[in-house]
Amino acid sequence: MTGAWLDELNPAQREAVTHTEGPLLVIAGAGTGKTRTLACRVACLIDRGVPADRILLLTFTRRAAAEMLSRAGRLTSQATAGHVWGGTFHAVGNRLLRIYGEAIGLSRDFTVMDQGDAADLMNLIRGELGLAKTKRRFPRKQTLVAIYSRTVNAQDKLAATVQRYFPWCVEDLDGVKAIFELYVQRKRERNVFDYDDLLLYWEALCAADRVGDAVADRFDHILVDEYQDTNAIQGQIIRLMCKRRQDVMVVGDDAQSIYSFRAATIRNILDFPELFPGTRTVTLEQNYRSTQPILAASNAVMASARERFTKELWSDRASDRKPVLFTCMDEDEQCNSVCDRILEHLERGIPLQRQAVLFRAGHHSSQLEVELSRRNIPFHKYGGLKFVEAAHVKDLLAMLRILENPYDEISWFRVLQLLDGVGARTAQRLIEALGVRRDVPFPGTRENGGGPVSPLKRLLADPLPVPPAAKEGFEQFRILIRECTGLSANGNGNGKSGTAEPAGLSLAAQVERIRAFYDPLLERNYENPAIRSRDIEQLEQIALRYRSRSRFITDLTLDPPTSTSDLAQPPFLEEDYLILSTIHSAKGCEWDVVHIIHAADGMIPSDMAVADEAGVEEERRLFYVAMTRAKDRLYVYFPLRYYHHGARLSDRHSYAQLTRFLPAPVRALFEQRATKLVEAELGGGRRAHVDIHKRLNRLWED
DNA sequence: GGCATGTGTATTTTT
DNA sequence: TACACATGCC
Repeated sequence: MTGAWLDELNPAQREAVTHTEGPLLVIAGAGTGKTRTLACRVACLIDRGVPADRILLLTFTRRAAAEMLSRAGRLTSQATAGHVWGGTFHAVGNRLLRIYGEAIGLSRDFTVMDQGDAADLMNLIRGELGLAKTKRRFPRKQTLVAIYSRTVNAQDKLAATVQRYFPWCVEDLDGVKAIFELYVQRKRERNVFDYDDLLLYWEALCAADRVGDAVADRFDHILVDEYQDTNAIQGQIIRLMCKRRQDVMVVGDDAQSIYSFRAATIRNILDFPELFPGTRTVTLEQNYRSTQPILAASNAVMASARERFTKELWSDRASDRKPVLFTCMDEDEQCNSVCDRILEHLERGIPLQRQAVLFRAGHHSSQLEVELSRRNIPFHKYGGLKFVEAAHVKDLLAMLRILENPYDEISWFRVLQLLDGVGARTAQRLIEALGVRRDVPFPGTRENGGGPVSPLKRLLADPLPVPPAAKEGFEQFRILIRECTGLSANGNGNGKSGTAEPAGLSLAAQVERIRAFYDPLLERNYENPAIRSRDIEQLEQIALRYRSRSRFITDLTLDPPTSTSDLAQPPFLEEDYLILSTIHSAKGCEWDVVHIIHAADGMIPSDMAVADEAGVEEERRLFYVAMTRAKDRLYVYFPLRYYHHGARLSDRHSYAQLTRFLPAPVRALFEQRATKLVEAELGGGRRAHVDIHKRLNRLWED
């Protein structure tokens, strides 16, 4: 039953993989074969006869789950690894709530809104409460969502959260509170869940009397990856899921905890042994990824961290190549240097796909992207603006959402305003007339049994307050809805009547029909409609793979394509491309050659994080995560000066400081290089390197 | 009331 | 650069 692969594991890995029962904590340093260990354990459990669909594997991204399960599938003789429940907390919560949610009064057909939708709803409520026009500037909608989400995920008091993390909003606390109350109420009335609800209600489900046990009994084994980046609710969910049997394995590394802005807390991993008595702890310390010099530099960065689990990563991958610290004149030169290095490595046989450029914030790569395009170096960017955040994609999704859940107010609001002659005011009036707003929480029963009439039926049948200017566009819209739902103007479906599932077009046909309706609007509402139209076409392609509209919408919301090229067809994928990624999105990945750009104070650590020590410590871990992504070669770039934004013609600039995470003793573990320009500027011509570095160092000592 | 245009102002990271 | 808000025209 055990495959030969067991022999290829090191003793610590094997201990984790073959652990029989009871709680298991695996502290796995960067590159120590964590993924492999998890995949092997899944395979091992299946080989031992645990039914695959009674194994729950919680990961940070769906991609991670998919990779582990496909690896596990290759290891086990059983062909059932695909039946393992794998995915993010949010995706699994969604799935469980649709199955068991009715027991706690939830309706099965809720829609899930992403952060942008949540922000729009906050904004709507803020307007209604008249908080938009106060003397002082009220917190922006994204800030509101951030405050809300952090409070909920940390299970903390609002006042404390604002005080601590959003001090500039303290004065608006009353307004914020009022908005949140309405926000929560609105979501329930509209049968809409935000990301946080998926966790919140999952927890409620677990805590509920009968169904709680049923949910907990659903699984024999639970495995959680990246446990250092789980938050209070997620920790609580795990505890509740394990109330009947404690066969749970959590894997994590405190040195790589980088999601505290999402209320992740390291306490989950630190306190695990106390919360789960009898925990067996296994530590993985052998790094298989990086060369020894890269590891030495990374360890040195972490050595000055305030508190950490003591573990010393080691590697037997010797190399005489130290990581390189590259000083450039400015961002322009940084771009050039990066491109030069990349092409150098490419010529020496390292394909672009095995190289990555990492940075702190999404926009840090914009100038580099221009230069890469200029040089015809194809790239693929992770993090930053996503496909589904583009306005036109949201428009299309909103149309599908109202078909799915006719009480989804945000989506109505968005869709109606697309129509010619309809603005915010008219849209609101229409929403009211359609009966989208109801004061009944938890709409479990619909039209059956004398419930409210669906807004979709009203749209087709009722006289509505449509201003003359909007008449024509509105008529088109009516036709669209009629065709998609199969409802007729007198309010009856042409199949089974009175059910929530209309006898309309197939999903693909609906999307196609919507696109025909939407294309002209696209032209009117946005610039470069051609590109946007192509995106919509791609969406149509994806829709072909789905039969269920609900699945399609939810998948796009919970697991959005990371960028437009994710949607590219096979011929595109075969092409070699460079990876650009935020450090956060690079978590769990590895590349032969890694380039970290903007290693300046203010970028890493980010200006916004240095207010308190905890913030700086997290930035340190972030830098550590970035460094430990490298297998063979690591380059860190530091531009000496930054030009002040916007000034195209002005040369106003200021000198940057090298990131504080590379003090002299750590720098000694790097090979230090500078561009010719830097040498010229600092050395006044052709001086010896030593001299230049002395002068450079002077710049860095505060 | 709807919508185009202009102005001033900012808090990184993601499910 | 985007977004929130004010203004002015249809």
